[in-house]
Amino acid sequence: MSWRDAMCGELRSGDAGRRVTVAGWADARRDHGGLVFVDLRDHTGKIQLVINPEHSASAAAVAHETRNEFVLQAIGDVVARAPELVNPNLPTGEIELQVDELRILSRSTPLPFQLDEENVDETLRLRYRWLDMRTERMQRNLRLNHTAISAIRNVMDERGFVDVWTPSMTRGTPEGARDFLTPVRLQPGKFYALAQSPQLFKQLCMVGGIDRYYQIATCWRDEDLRADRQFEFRQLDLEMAFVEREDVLDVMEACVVGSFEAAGVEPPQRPFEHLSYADAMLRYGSDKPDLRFEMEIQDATEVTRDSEFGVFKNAPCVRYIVVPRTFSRSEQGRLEEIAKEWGAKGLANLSQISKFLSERELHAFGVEEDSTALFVADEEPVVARVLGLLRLHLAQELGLIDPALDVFHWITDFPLFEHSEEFGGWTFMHHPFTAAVTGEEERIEADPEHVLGQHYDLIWNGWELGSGSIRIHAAHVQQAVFRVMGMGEEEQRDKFGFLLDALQMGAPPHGGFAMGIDRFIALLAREPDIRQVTAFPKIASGADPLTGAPTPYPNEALRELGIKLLDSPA
RNA sequence: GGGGGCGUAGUUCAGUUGGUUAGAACGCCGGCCUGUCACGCCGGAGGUCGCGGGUUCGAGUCCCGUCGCUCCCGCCA
Repeated sequence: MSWRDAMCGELRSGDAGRRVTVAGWADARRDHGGLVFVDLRDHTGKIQLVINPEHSASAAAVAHETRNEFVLQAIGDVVARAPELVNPNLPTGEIELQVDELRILSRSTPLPFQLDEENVDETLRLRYRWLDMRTERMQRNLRLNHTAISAIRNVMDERGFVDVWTPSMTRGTPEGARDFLTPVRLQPGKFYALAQSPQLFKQLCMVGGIDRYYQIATCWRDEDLRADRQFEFRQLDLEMAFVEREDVLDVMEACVVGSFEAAGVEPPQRPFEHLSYADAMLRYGSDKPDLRFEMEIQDATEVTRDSEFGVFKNAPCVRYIVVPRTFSRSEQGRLEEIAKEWGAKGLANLSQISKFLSERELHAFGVEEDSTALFVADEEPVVARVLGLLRLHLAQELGLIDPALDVFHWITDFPLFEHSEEFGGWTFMHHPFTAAVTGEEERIEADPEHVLGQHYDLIWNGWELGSGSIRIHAAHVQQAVFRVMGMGEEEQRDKFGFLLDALQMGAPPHGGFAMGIDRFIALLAREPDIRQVTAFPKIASGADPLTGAPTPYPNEALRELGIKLLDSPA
């Protein structure tokens, strides 16, 4: 005997007359004393069970005993409802199940929260995730995960990509994000790092002739958790040999469009637009700008160079945004406060400083009646960052973003290096394996500040979905990059000897991409964070409310690993 | 490391300028009910107002500390 031979939500009027066995959860019970109705739910939907004591006294007895979320099995006939009894709000509303036999397969205590309540505290939902998963929202999201990843695997298959498994336990990445460490019992005092990405392994696959590699790879990074960040996450990781940038972008766009189509969502237009890093920083103050609205940043540095207004005159960079409304004095004060929290020295409102400005300046800014120009004057990076954040903040606050829009674009032409405030020298912008723009290799060491890399980021509505690059495939070029970063010959050999060896043994030109799958699916599901599309996520403190992990370990276990805690936890 | 928000029945929330016995809805328990569909009606149980301290005649409410959750900045090759 099988537990069921029909799914609750799939029965229709055409099934009338069928005798079926269904099983699922009691979603609601309406007990009329004699007649009892039970909505039975499985992941396909709900069907109304009718239990009539005149039809089956035993089923009625069981029905009276039934409570919410009991697991039930019902056997009976699908019958058409009389016209006046049809429920137009239910796909199965034209029929119901006349129950002969009703069995309780499993009971349930009252639930810690109601499944139809939409604003349940998230930690509570995660503590009882198995209940939360029964909701339509979580069912939809987890199934969308599967749908999107299947679509991506189809694109990969069609294009000849090979799924190669790479190790999770690997050598630590110098710099970059913080590593999760795994002590090794057989080698006390030494650690594996959990992979931050399969980056080097996939490049080695190219040297190994795999030609088209991909993987839905789990990656680990020990940084603070956010709406779009968990300790562990998955990326669509791919690498291709003998390709140019456009080949990689084409594959990625196909994955995006394929996922949209599989999910039944109108896909974005291809090809996606390109925006240079320099333009993005200048016009939007961000390397992942949200392009669903305008409000571009304007540069005033030239105009204000000889300003009478000291703040402008003395600043290396002056820029502003024009907001399509006016602000009260207190609103203006609040905005300035926010700007200061982000690192600005102040936030100038044109209408308040206009008396200090020349005709020429006022003319150049030419702001319309019901608008406000907000200025930041400071070092260029501060100005860009603060105005970029302010632009986003105001757009959200003033409702300037059309939630129906989906804007995808590429950011390109990143500098290869950026100045590191931490180390005082040069550090890579993307990762140290990114190739310079063709013909610029000579300048890597000669002029590191101005070398552009063949690096590209994919942005969706202001979320960085992922990034990729054409890689360095010559050892001597790779070594030049390492030298710019201040890495001597010995350190290079120690940390990246295997890579340098590989690059000297017939490494083909290659490039690839890594896209955060969880971010992608969260956006595709219209969810505000990746926890909503992750089966068992962790909370912001880094804990798992379901299992209670992480937990302390007894000293004996630690001793075996060669580990001694500094302070014994109280 | 820094800044903002939140914490009151099982859940979601309300709680006035500090003032009697802290409320509502849903859920839960009991009773009635043969066409409901988030069934309805009647009754009931359920609270250390996160925790600790302080101010006060009196604190859910004000102050300090602490814990938890959350968003953001830093950080995230």
